[in-house]
Amino acid sequence: MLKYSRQRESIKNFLIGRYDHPTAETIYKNMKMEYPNISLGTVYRNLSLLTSLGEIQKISTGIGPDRFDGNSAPHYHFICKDCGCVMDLKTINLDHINILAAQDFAGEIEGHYAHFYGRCPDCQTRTAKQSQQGDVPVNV
Amino acid sequence: MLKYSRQRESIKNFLIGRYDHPTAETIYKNMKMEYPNISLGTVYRNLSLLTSLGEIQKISTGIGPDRFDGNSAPHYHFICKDCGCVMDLKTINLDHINILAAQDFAGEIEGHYAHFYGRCPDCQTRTAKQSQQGDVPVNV
DNA sequence: CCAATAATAATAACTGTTACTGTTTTAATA
DNA sequence: TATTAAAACAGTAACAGTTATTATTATTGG
Repeated sequence: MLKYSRQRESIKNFLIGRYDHPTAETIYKNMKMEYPNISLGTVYRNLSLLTSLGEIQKISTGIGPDRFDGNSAPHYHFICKDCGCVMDLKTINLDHINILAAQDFAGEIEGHYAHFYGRCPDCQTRTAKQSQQGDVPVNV
Repeated sequence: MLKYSRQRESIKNFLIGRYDHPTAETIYKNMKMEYPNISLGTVYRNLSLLTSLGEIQKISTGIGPDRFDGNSAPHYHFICKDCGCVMDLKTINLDHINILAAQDFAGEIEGHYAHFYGRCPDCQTRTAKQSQQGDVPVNV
């Protein structure tokens, strides 16, 4: 039986209001403002719970900590190789790749996980500027 | 400057001869047979090195430890939700999804990471048998 | 063969996450 | 409203997987 909790509601609302796919640590730090003695364990527990309820999404980038998305609608993510930021992509349907992948496979393919990588708009602009200046390394 | 090492060569050869995408721990245990005092750190270091050289592939399943594939040719993987096994899929080209994903995106999409999930042939067969027997839970 | 340096074994440290424990909050019922 | 069982909590310890450190050993160009 699921019981209401202020902390869980705040975590969910926080995520709904953000579009940068924060980590559990970031969420924890922000929750501390509202609940000064909230526990990191509480954040993790509620993130897992909300994910299994389908109210938020967990993004495993493969490098570093998992990230969380308050938008539960199906969509794909873009991860910048330079700055590590995670962005939402316009909703597209790629279900046909399940059929392609199933060729000559004896098991049952239910779905896929996918994300895209490259350079985000900001990092692309920055790199272009550096090139004009002669590829001088810059700390940004 | 890269120097030869027996351990690295053995790790690579071990991976080339396996098709089950073992974890670093499994590789370590197997290497111990040949090099009884090899260190787990050596295994991790060489796996990272071989991955960055493009001689092997690292697979991040999202749950549990990373897995490694001695086949460096581009191909996709299937992960069984039931038993956790990782299998190679027939080589297919999905580069067109990069174009689809790039719609209305201002950054630069270089590529994607994708894997498929569902039930492997063995687990599918096993589930089918259980159903015939009346869905009795079985420890296998 | 020798010197420079890359790789090693052993181990400590670190990151991200989960589990445990005693206390507090929620919510159903009296 | 008061009682009470269950769920959630804060605090903390433990854990898994991986990376870094250090002193020693192996490789390789001269």
